[in-house]
Amino acid sequence: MTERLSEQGSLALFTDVEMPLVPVLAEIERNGFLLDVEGLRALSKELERDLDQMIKAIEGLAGGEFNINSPKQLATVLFEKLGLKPIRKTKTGYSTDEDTLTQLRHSARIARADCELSEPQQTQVHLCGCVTGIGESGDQAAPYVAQSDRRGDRTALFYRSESAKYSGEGRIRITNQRSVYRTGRPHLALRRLQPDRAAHPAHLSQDPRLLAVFAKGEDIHMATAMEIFGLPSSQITRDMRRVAKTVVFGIVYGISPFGLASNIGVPQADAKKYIETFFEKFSAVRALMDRNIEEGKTKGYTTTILGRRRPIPELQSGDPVQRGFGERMAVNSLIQGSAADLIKVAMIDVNRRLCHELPHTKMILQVHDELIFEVPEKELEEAKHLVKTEMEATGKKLGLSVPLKVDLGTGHNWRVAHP
DNA sequence: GAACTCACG
DNA sequence: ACGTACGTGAGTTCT
Repeated sequence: MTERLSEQGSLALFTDVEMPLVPVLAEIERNGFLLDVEGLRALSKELERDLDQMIKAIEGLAGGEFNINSPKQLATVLFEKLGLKPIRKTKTGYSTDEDTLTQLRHSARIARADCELSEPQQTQVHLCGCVTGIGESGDQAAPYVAQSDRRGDRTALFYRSESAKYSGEGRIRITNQRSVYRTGRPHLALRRLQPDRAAHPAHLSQDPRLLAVFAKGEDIHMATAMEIFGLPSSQITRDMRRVAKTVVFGIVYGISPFGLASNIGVPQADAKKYIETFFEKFSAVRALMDRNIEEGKTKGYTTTILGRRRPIPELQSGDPVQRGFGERMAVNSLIQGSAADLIKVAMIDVNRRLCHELPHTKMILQVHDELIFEVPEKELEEAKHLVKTEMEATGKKLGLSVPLKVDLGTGHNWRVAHP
């Protein structure tokens, strides 16, 4: 199918990996996974109680009942009834998102209370299942299943599979921090590709500094922090590492000094400096981005590492704003789409070997850059070895200039297993 | 169904 | 002067 489309000069929206991926996805759906229903129910109750209390407190400060889930009503309370100063507007009124509330919290108790409310409310037990097929719109990654919430101490995790939805037999498995070790339960193992998917940008850009970092197996965010701040590793704080991480991600999304500043909470001038320094130190990354954008403008689409195309008509727009969007989309598609290519190849290869060698080990989830398996306790060591070997081989197979590394976590629930 | 807000990567 | 980080799915409210 791919070939015919290509021959027609049409768009190769799919690469050769998508078709062989389909049976793997089908198997994941069939496998389903277990869910600690009782644990989640208990957690849900507890959160509901806390939520109730917080709402009461907020309504006390507001001087009356209102629906805090309604941005419109919240805006009325904050900006009209209480006379707070709006931070920014949305299409239809004043924004009441988390960022706004955070800014308001310094001047108003109600905003403070409302900020605190965000946490438990969003960790309510809502079982978000989001198994989709392969990107129906043809653009890049197409997540298969993913949604969890790792904020706060009481993080609950929500995973659901399509098959479980239909089987109605509780073949869903979960994981929250309350589920205790239970013998006889399948072991859960996670594998995570190169931290933060920065390996293929290094490969694609051939940036000497980035390549060196990966060749030595160093911590990518530590390395960029050292370059950005011009300090030795001994002087890099956790916070600096975090900032560096945001800078790197922001850059591949086409962030502006304005955006970076508001994201990490530093003056715009500092943000500008971080971005500039990054491009000075890793100039090949800039060149890669420029190349990608130029190519996109000429061809009307961008291409991932395996040749998956995404049309971006905005690149040819006369409107500078539209063009800017197009440019960010182009760069982002290259990076995210290539990461998706890698994980798909890994899924196919790992699954093939599991079928033959360890049929009791089941792939149960893919979460962008990680794969999750249920493994019988007695074959855990074998499974770990197989998955690690096979995933790391993916990089070599695709000719990446940097060795791919995977992190591992194991445990009887997601929280414990997650690195 | 649009708009907003949130979660994850 | 302008807007200002990509892309995915989901829940809730309101039109």
